[in-house]
Amino acid sequence: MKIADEHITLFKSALKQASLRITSQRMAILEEILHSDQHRECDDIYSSLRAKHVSVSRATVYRTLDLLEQVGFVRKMDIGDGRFRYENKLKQPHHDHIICLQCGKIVEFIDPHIEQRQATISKDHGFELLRHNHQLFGLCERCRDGETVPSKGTDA
Amino acid sequence: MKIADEHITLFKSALKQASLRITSQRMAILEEILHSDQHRECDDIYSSLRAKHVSVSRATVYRTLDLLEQVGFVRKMDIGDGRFRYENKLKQPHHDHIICLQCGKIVEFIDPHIEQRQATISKDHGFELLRHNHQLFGLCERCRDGETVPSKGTDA
DNA sequence: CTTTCTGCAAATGTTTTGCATTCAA
DNA sequence: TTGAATGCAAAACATTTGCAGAAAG
Repeated sequence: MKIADEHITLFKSALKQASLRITSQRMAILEEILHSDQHRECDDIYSSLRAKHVSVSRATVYRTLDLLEQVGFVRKMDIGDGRFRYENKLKQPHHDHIICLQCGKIVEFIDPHIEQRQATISKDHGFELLRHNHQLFGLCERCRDGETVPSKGTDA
Repeated sequence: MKIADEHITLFKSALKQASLRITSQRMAILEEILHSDQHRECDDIYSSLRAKHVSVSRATVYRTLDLLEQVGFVRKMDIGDGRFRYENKLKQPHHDHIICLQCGKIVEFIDPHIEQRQATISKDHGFELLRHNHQLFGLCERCRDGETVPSKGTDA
């Protein structure tokens, strides 16, 4: 059994447990997220599904992504350009992001030192740390070498 | 001569150098930023000025804040709740933020270890680091102790 | 005087929402 | 059958923009 199938089963259980209905739209949106390693935006998912002739609306994509976030299947991230990105949270441990300001490429990183410092800093300031947002913005190797053209990928 | 006055003079010079005009609105918005240590949002600045009977529009506040950011007097920050915050950049060195999810309180921090790690991580991934965004979200001491009531301060 | 700036109102762009219709259970 | 989910179009909301009139230099 593939890992994605397990996640589909898990999601169905979660829906049942919450007395929510298993609809074709919800399952299609889930699969779209599961079968992509990207950081997807709503409109992107919406277009993908429409291209596959899945009958769905933007409203439903938003509602389902929120639902997926609530059950912990998806991480909703704000890279500061006015559009939320959603990524599969199940298959990856916690990480932060490096974002190319020119081509929009997103690379993931995790640094135990930083995680540790965050905990210490919060405590020192009397805060109970619940979550964090850490993004590095810059130019990736290809963009620095002029191999790319400025894109609308992100202008965060 | 007060430090704020120096900044006012500096801003006037910057305007002249760029062939931009010294208007009452621009000066009022600058002073509003200079005389506050807070992280202000546009509407907040707009309301403050109107309360002081300064004739200004939201459009001008936005335009001037962008201008102040361009000349390096102000830092524009996105804490993820859909409204930009602006803070006086002249009087403070670089720092990041800890934000209380309940009362919206914002505390500043700077950590050399983290700054160092960010540089290393970027380099390791072939990125030229240009800027970063680092925010810790949690509950401040007072909110943890139940001394406050949930506010609309920020729901980032 | 000339050119920039301002204020207004309209536009923008993403996300949310009300409501009638459709559909899962 | 019936309450929940969907799709549509309208609303929301912060921010931006076009343009005519105001004002700086």
